[in-house]
Parts: sequence; C-alpha cells; structure tokens
Amino acid sequence: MIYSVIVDLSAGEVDRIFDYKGEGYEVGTRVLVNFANRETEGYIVEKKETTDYDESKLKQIIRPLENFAAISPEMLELGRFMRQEYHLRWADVLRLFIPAQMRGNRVKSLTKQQVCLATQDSLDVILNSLKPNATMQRDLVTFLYLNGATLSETLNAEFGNAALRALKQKGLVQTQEIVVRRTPYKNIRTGKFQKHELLAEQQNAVDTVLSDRQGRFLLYGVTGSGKTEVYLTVIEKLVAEGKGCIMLVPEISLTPNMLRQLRERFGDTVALLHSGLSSGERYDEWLRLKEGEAQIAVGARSAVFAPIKNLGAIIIDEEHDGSYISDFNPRYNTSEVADFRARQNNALLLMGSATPSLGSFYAAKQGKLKLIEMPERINKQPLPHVEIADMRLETRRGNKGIFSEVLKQRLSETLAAGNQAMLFLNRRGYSSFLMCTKCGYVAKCDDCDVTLTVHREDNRLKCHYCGKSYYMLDKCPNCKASSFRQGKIGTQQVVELLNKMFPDVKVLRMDADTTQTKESHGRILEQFRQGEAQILVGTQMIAKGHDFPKVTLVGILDGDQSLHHEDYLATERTFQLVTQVAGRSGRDKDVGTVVLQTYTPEHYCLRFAAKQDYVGFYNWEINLRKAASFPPFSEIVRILFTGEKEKPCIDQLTEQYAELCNLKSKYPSDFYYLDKMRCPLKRAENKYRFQILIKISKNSVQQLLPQIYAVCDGKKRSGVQISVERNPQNLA
DNA sequence: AGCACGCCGACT
DNA sequence: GTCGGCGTGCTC
Repeated sequence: MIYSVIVDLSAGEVDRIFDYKGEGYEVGTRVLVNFANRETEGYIVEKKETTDYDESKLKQIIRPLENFAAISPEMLELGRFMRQEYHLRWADVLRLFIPAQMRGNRVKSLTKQQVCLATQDSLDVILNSLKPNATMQRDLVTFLYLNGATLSETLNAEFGNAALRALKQKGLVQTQEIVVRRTPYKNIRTGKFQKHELLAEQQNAVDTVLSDRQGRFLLYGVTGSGKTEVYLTVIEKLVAEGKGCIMLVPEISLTPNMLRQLRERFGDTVALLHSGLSSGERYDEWLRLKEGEAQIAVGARSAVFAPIKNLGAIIIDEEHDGSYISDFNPRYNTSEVADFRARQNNALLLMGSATPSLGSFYAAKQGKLKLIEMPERINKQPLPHVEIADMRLETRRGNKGIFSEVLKQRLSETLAAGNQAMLFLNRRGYSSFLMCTKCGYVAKCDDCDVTLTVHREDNRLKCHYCGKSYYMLDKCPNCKASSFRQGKIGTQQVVELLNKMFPDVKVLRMDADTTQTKESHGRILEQFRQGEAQILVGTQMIAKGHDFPKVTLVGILDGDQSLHHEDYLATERTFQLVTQVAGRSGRDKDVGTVVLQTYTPEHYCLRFAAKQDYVGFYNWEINLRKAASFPPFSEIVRILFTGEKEKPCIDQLTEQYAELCNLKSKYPSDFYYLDKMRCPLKRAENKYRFQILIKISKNSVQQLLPQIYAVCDGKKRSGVQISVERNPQNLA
C-alpha cells in the first residue's frame, strides 16, 4: 500500500505530499519516516494504490508514532479548509491539532503506584489477622476495603508509609503501576451545584438555541445579563443527549472561572485546553477528549481544535474579542474555524457578546446568524451611569494630572462607602517614553521602531514590542545633558499617584508585568474579590468577564487612547473596550458609576459608549463602513514583507506589487484598493517591514484570493519573509 | 527544516 | 594553496 505523508517540517519547499510504502496504517496516524536521509516525523493524509512518483524509489515507513490515529478524518478535512483559506502550510496546521509535546516523542504518560487488597477475605477476617494495637494498619485495610484501590501516595499521607510497608510484607496488599491523568487546577474550589430558575429571557434564549441543532446564533446580551447561564444550560442539554461541546473564552485568565462553573455541573467530563498548562497536563487533557473520557472542552482559541467526538455545539463567549483572531503564524479566525467544524458535525454554533463585532451583527441582520437578544441585566439592575469628564476643561482649569476632579471625588465617595473601584488604563509601565529636554532625543529600541517605556520597579527601559530591556539613561547619549521629560503615564505611575492620594488604601495592579507567573492572574483577582484591596488598576486584562460585586466605580483614564489610530477598526475596538470596562461597575445591588475621561467627548464612539448604546453605535459605524467599503462590505488582504536588509525587501515588494497591478487590471471593478508602502511600524525585531494592502469586493473573494496567494508563492528572494493576512486586526 | 553541493574572499 | 562564507537546490 502507498501512503501520502506530510513531513512535520514547516518550510514552503516541503509543504507537499511525499509518498511512502507501508502496510496496515490508518489515515491520520503519525509516523516516523526517512526523509532526506534523516528520521522525520510525518502525518499520513492519504492511502492509495498508485503513485505519480517512481515507485521503485519509494522508501518504507519506519514505524507508527502512536498506536492510534492522532488526526481524525474530520480534522484532516478541517486542515484542508484552513490551508487554502488562510494560505497555511500543512505542518503548521496539523501541529495545531495535537498537543505540542506529542511531537518529538517528548510526552510520557504519568504512572503512579496503586495499592489494593491482595485477598478476597472479608474485612473481619483481615482485621483478625492483625494485632489489635496496629491501629494504622487496621485503619488502612479498612479504608482499602471500603474505598477500593487507592494511590499509594494518598495512603502514605493518610496512614504513614510504615503501615503500608508492613501490610505489603504480610502480603495483605499488593501494588501495581497505573497510568494517571494529570489534571490542571485539580484543587479548584467547586461549590455544590444548585440549579436556579432561568429568567424568562434566558429560558427564551436556551429554547431558541435548542430549537435548531444546526443553527448559527448570536446572543447579544448586555453586560451582566446572564449569558453564561445560557451557555451552561445548552451544554447540559446536549451532554444529556450524548453530545460533546466546546466552550471558548477569550483568554487564559478567564478559564479558571469558567472551568469552576463547568466542573460544578459536569464534573470530570470537562477538559481544559490552553497553552498555559504544563505539557503533561495538556497532553492528558487532550487524550481524555480523544478517548471519550471527557466530552466538554473549555479553553482559549486553540481549544476550537479539541478532539471531540460527536460534537454538538461550539460556544464562543465574548465573540468580539480580538484574541479569537490569531495574529501570528498560523493565522486563523476562530469563529470561521468554529463555523466550519460545526457544519462538518451538524452541530450548532453559539456566539455571545455584549458588544458583538460589527461583522457578526451585520451577519445577524443579513439573516446569516440568528439574533437572540437579552437587553436587561439580571435583577433588573440598571446599566451603570456614565459621566464624561472633559479633560480639555480640566487642563484649562489648571489640572494637568491624570485624574479629573470628578474622578477624584467619585473615588473618595466610593472608598468612603466601603466599595471598590477599578481604574482602566491601557498602557503599562511607568511612562511611555523618555525624551531629552535639551536636544529632543527619544530613547528607542535597537531592533524595533518603538519608543522605550520607562519601568520604575526595576529602573529599566523596555521595548513593549520585542521585550528587550535596557539600562536606564542618566544622561542623553546624544548631547550628554541629564534632564529628561517623560511621556504618558502608565499603570505603574497611576498606582504611585493613588498611593500618595490615598495613603491608607490598598491598591492592586494587574497588567502584563504583574501577571508573569502562571497563577498570578487568579491571585490578584481573588485578592481583589476578597476585598483585600479597594482599588484595582489595570490594562484591558481587567475589562473582560470578571464579576466583582463590590465594584461601584469604574474610571477610564484615557478613553481616547485607542480611538485615533489610522485603522478602520479603531472606533469599533474603542467602543467595545469602553463598554466592557464600564460593564464591570455595579453588577450587584448598588448602581454603578463610570467616569470616562476624554479629550474628544463629542466623538460619536464615546457618546454611544457612554449611553451603552450598542445598536446606536452599530448603525452609525456600519454606515461609515459601507460608504468607505470597508469590511464587512469588502475583504482586506495584507501581504507583509520582512527582512533584515532593506533592499531585497523593497525589490520583492516592487515585484509582487507589479504582478498584483497586473491582476487588478483584469478585475478592475473588484479591486477597491491596491497600494504598496512601508509599514507604520517601520522595523520590528531587527527586521524592516513593508506591506501591500489590498481591498477587494466581498463576492470576488473566492475567485481572487487564490490568485493573490499564488502571487505570494512566486519566486522569492532570500532574506525576505512573506506572509499574507486576511482581514488583519493590526495594521501596524 | 536541514543538509550537500558549489563558487568567491581572507588566512596558514 | 585551503578554509569557510552562505546562495541554491533537494528531499518520496
């Protein structure tokens, strides 16, 4: 038999099928083959009788790597789809489908010693054979008699290892090696599950979803409207029917909370999949799904590839969140992948958000998604009241600080009332740049076209793009002066200022700098929830999904920050962020307040956000998109050229651009836009960056995209990397 | 991805 | 004269 194998190497030149001989393999099995005179891992993607290659030159497959097919036929099909949709390499796609550690034979199952009774005798008989004063031994056999086989580590902890050793010697117990699954967050606290009545709106949402098991739904529910309970009830119903489900949340820090709720309800049938797990945990959780021991997968975007059998639903919480679109290789869009998988399995797709992405809401209006609305908060709690602080007036009044008068006042009131506040600023570090007051020199990263951020804690300058860290400057490297001006205030400095303003108040900070270890997210959130601090300062990390009953004030320090980018997504993103952050306020009994600080209070994005008026914002923004034919009325493709030397990049850019101009002339009405340019971020990680931006009509995508991809595959210069992105989230 | 092959500049 | 730079081409 002849097998088509994809070798597990990520390079354009080997991204194709190589045929091997072998016998008795299942399609999807990972195998070891001899490739270019070295042992290489590969994936069988096809089984066939004949080959186009010289059959006498075919080599034999060395051996299978596992005794099962790691990639199911369904996933191979998904791989084919992703390959052509996103112009990816086989190896990069297939690697998404298996736990990373499975490659290179690096995972081993964990085995532990298990102890059980070695006799069929009744408990009385066994106890009679032991001395009356051997209490530990007596307790131990009683325990084993009642509970059955138990891990020896558990018994050692409970009864001491002397007792166990003695019983082993007497031949009353025996041990054996068993495979145990490593379980992430094993000791997460789960309360007893109590079913509470769904509100009418929630029940209606559940009924609607369950009425079409192959439906596509957009659950648009305001912050605090109880969307999670809808998801859980849908899962409950499907699991009862023997189906599996995938539950996606935007980021790893939100998984413990979701996991707790799922475990409370569904116990061990829940598996967690995300990149923050240890390699062993990840492998074991994957295997539990693969073997059918678990039916529910929860995790960040990569969990959409969970090896679930008999898939009934894929649920995407906070559907609008940018993290669902992978912005580095392999680039893919989670909701498109989910849609494909759901279709393959005749499963339903449920996406939920308080601020749906414009594309999804438009799709709902077009009837491609069924829209379900939940316009009210649980307990009929009103949405928080938003006060806009016009920072231009503050400046004019002589207040040059980061806090407006109204925010200071609300903060004092909130603290006095014993409530908590959250302050949001999407800029970490102490201040955003360092500039010489004499000559204007600004500290920049050696490798990136990015100003360095001042970090006070370790007194260093850091590049927030590549992470490189530098010594703090004591004098200007250009003119030797030693007087500097600092840029915009970051979260570190906000905490410092708060400590001065409220010396008795404990302030916590949550941003990428304070959450570097695995558990720090959870720890900070838990401390805040427990009331150990009254103020939480953070970046967008604090905007998502967390529910703090005592928070009655949210301050958005720089509402304009993401607004004025030359980027068609800037307003949408700002609206989502402001609304999501505002939604953290007043989720329990007390009405929440939000102070939104801005220099452009008249901007429609902020006016709608202040009223929490999603539909108003949508109507305004969708008209702008339509007028300028931006997505969802068109498709944007970016081709990115990067390289350490400028010249070959420019040559490659020019060449590819000429070919695209050629293509454009054949389809003049479908190319809305085509241009080549230096990227706004001119250099990053020691590489120059250039791009071609293309905007094409929606209905020409099928026809044009393969041709655009083909241009990218043309003859390449060495030292230039080319990547293509569909509808990029970041145009820097 | 990784390696052999092959053609030009700075050394023992 | 030779070592070694990395451009080019190939892998069933």
